[in-house]
Amino acid sequence: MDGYDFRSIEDRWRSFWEQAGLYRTGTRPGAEPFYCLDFFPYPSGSGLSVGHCRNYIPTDVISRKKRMSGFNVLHPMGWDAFGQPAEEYAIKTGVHPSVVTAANTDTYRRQMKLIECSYDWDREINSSSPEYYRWTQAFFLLLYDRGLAYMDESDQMWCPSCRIVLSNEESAGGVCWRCSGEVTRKRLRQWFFRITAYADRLLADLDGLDWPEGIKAMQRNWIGRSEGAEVDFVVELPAGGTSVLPVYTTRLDTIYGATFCVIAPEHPDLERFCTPDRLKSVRDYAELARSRTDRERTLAAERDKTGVFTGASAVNPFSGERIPVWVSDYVLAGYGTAAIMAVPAHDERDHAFARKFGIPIREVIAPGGVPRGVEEAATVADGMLMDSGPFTGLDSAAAREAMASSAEEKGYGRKAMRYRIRDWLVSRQRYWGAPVPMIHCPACGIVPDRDLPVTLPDMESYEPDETGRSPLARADSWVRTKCPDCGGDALRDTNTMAGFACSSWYFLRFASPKYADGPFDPEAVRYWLPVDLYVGGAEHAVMHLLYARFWTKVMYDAGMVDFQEPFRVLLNQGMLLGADHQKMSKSRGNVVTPDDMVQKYGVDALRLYILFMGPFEAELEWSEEGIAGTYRFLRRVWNIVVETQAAPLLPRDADFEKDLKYQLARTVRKVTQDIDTFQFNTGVAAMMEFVNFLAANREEAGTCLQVWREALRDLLVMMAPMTPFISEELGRRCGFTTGDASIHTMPWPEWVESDLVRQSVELAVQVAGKVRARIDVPVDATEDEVRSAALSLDRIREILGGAEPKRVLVVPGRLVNIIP
RNA sequence: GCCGGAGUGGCGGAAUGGCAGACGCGGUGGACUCAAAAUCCACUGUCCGAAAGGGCGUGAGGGUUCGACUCCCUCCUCCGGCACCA
Repeated sequence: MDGYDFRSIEDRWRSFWEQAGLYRTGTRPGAEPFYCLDFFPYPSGSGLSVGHCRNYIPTDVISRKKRMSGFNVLHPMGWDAFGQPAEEYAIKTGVHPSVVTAANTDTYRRQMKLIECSYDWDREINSSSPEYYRWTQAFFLLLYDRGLAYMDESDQMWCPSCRIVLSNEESAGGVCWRCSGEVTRKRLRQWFFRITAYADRLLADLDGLDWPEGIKAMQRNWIGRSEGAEVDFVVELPAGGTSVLPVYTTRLDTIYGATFCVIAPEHPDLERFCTPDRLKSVRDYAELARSRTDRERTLAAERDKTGVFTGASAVNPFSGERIPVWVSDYVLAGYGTAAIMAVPAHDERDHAFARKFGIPIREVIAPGGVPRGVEEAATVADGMLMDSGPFTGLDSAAAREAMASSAEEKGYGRKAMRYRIRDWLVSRQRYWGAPVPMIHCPACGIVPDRDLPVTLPDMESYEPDETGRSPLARADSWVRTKCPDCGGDALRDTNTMAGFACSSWYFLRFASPKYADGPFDPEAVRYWLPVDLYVGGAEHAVMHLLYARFWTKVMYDAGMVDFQEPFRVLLNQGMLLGADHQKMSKSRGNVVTPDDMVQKYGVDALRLYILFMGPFEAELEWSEEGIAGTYRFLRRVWNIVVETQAAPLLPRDADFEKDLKYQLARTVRKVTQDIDTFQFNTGVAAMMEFVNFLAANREEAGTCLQVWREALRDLLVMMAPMTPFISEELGRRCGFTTGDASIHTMPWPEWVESDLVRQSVELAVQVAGKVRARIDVPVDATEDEVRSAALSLDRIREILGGAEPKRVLVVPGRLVNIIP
């Protein structure tokens, strides 16, 4: 007998499956569709590590099992190929980014084929090809035509080390999502997508999604809906006259406690509010605030609030009181009205500011009717209003309603709702992206270029510059063009789109990747979409996943698709750490590649270990002893199958046959359920238990060879999605498949319910909740029979010492608990 | 601070109201071998005990229950995310 030689098996079956077209997208008429999608990978230069396998292998197992269960499966792969690393490399070496990208995608594809991911490679797409990005550009125009794309000049997040503007999502926490460097501001004219117009729908529709709670929570938090009121304070201008200063608050109930107002250093009315004697210090302060990074501002202000009095006063419309207007960087320019009423008694930040600058603190809320004192710290809780004019005595919630209505009536305020989310800054001053298909005409203004694709010109150098000008601006002959409207001389927009634009619709392209009359064939999309299962890392929680939801809703509104949410079920694989408990990285030298592992243990052992090592969503550490273990398991399977599949016949053993059927049925049930629920680790454990059972009873194989062979067949079929090579090879050796047939097209096994019925069952007998004995009883024994059987056990009689038990609980099929 | 998730043997983990530690790794002993590797068999939470058996045990404390890793309350720790959003 020959042993388990994974190399020769891999060689043999790879080409066989390739020729058979095993992984082609399902086309069986009448079959249910199943669209199983991995996050769109950016093909980096370092290739795949075993960490990536935690994404691709589980979705591959699901896809394979769905095919075996009769579904038409769409399981595609493609490349999010525009992006910075290839461009940086091009800047350094002069090699065109497309060349670098092609090399990287070749590596990814080779490695994915190496671990035998069952992608339909005929549907491969690449977001940097003109056949793809012409449609990305078409979507830009769709957004533009629907009033959802606009240009605006303002202070934008700027990463000095990447030399690129960032969206709010990409600069969360004041840190660049790609390089983790601190973000500064730069005043630039940029393209935006009006995602804020969809904030309410993006929030509301989260409720219906089968997504991890954490991801939904992050999106809710990011969208950040808040309900409050806008109130107009009137500022007396030093130059004479007045100006309205609207402030946004969620705590209108505290307005009688407002003792000052604060405006952001970037507030447009800042200098108008200043008295001449204050102007210089206010200017200096605003200048200082602007020069610091957001992170510096935040960190500094957490320690110590800063600010300057403007010299102006504002009138509180509720009390008629005049209060000072300050400027401070703890008020953000981009949120609300960039101005607040400050209530130091009931807001921690205002409290800190008031204490520092000696501003009065006036208590107006008494939680539970009891004033808590506000000298030392703010009282943030709701409560009963005090010293609040006609509203005194009301509860906070009621007061907010009453005060908003009253303000509305009198015309100096209104209920208001705010979202934290900002519009999506989508233009980038980079070469390697989809050009914004717009033309700037001196006569007609900004005009869409509908002659798509607007292709990237070839260039000598790709260097961006510090001013935030795109390298495309230097492609003179490309930039100079004619206005599509008036035919006069005009200039192309030199911005490209952020990579997240490309990945906001790619899942639609896979339905009909070669379709030339539009971004997708509507019929194919109707059949395949929305995505049934979407799997990738949690790092895209509020970037890609939010943008893609936004685009989908726009397409829905445009009548292009009939669904509002693109991804029905979302799962995040856990991170895979190195054996040293650190994140795998080149610099730490702890990266493990699939190539090395396949070389040492084979594809099947790698796949099985990835599935077995722990729960799918858990963060886990790589262990080479672990993969050695799954390799040993496969060798055990090999040996037991090869040795017993044609065992010499022995006299029939009906008891064993029944037991074998029982073990098989419970394994099939467990493995089926565990794969369906993404609990691969326990599914593999169940297969291991079953193999242990077979190994322990290998001498019995001949007593019921037919059933034994059925058990081997079902085992191999169940293993097939996880370990495709050994399953195919052993299936062939056993004669379960012949000729052109493959184990991968065999139907998924079903368990026989009646095989799970046993004649007797072992119960634990507890006394006061502690197990003291075990007892075998017939499954159909009545409670009374079980009770008396348990009580008549010697061991139990001994413990009870002749006393009558107070109570006896029988839990059928489980245990007996005797309370003495 | 807020939101989300998690705390179980030497290690990865299993069990979602019913026999805690499945399965795997590691370890110990044995078989095979001249020897080693590989393989196979047995044992492997902890304490007491020669054994039978018993005590303790799922981050801590309380509660509900005949019975709690599982449900409820309070707290601690770790991981991830957000964080002056008024």
